[in-house]
Amino acid sequence: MSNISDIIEEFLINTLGDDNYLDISRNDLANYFNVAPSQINYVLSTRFNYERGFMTESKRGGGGYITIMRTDTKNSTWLNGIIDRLNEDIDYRTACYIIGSAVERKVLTSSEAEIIKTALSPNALSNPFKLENHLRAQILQRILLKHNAKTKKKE
Amino acid sequence: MSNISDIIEEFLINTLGDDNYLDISRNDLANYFNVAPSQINYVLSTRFNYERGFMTESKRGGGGYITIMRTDTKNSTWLNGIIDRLNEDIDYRTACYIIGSAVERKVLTSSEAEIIKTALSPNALSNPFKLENHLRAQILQRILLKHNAKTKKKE
DNA sequence: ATAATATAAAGGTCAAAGAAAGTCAAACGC
DNA sequence: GCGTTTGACTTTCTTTGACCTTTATATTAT
Repeated sequence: MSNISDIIEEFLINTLGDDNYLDISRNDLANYFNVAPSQINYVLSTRFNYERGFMTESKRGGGGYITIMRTDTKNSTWLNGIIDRLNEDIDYRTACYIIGSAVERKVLTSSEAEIIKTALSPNALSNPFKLENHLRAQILQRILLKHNAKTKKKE
Repeated sequence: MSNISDIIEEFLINTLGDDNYLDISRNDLANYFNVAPSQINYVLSTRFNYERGFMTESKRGGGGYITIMRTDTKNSTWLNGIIDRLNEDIDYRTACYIIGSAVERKVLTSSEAEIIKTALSPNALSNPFKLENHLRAQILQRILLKHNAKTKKKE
């Protein structure tokens, strides 16, 4: 018969129902199905990945959880194409072009687009060999600086 | 979900209401929620800190108390402080707190905030030793995926 | 009455323990 | 051999507890 990963997948799909989100506890789920907790990660990464129209987020520590989200883009073949394409690297100019198209198609507002372009700019992503936290600070700093400049102009 | 720190945070925010300050007794609060008194300090330092737009003061000894205050700075002052602070590295949790405060202060819309959180998430920034273009693709992919998921959810 | 001292009543600090989830490679099974 | 399952180890966030400092008040000595 089918393996336990398939059963867990089915269970999660059923629990999701028509919703776009689902919060679960990895440990509870593993317990319920009597499997190693890391098996849940296996199910998530093989079944609830972007190819299948899902993504996940999580938080560790006391009160931790995993969120499964639907990202299915059946109604937008354009977006699907873009997302697939992003399995390969792209340069900044191409990214900007994509973001511009997304604005034209009303997938993003122009202010959202600006933020994303900032996050992806060569400046924001320079020094890729630094630690994750440093990179993050750098990106957020640039986003806030630019956003601040923009708001200040308006005021 | 539902760790006690979040619950205490919510309680304090509610008790604050529209006021700019709140006096509490650490012991009473700890007692009320049945936690160690030092847990109150944990909540204060992680949730009612500068990044989130709060300050605290306290007095020991008989009749001691803790005062929680909203920092009475203009948004631009606050933002500048944050930007300065970002000369040092930050972790994802702190970044989320900052972004959350920016939304409260109407510096960012919640959809912009979501995009930024996505760009800064551990998933988006994993593998910091990859090339710049790869990292960028990874970030944009996640932003688009999540933005799409969000648009699809009904409110 | 005043100064000195003790006691109690707060809050502070920090590190260890606990409670999740993540990673990765080895073992397993068809 | 490939997808699955497990388990040891790691990382992140929370919770607790033992010990410390500060302040107010009560007691005692001069």
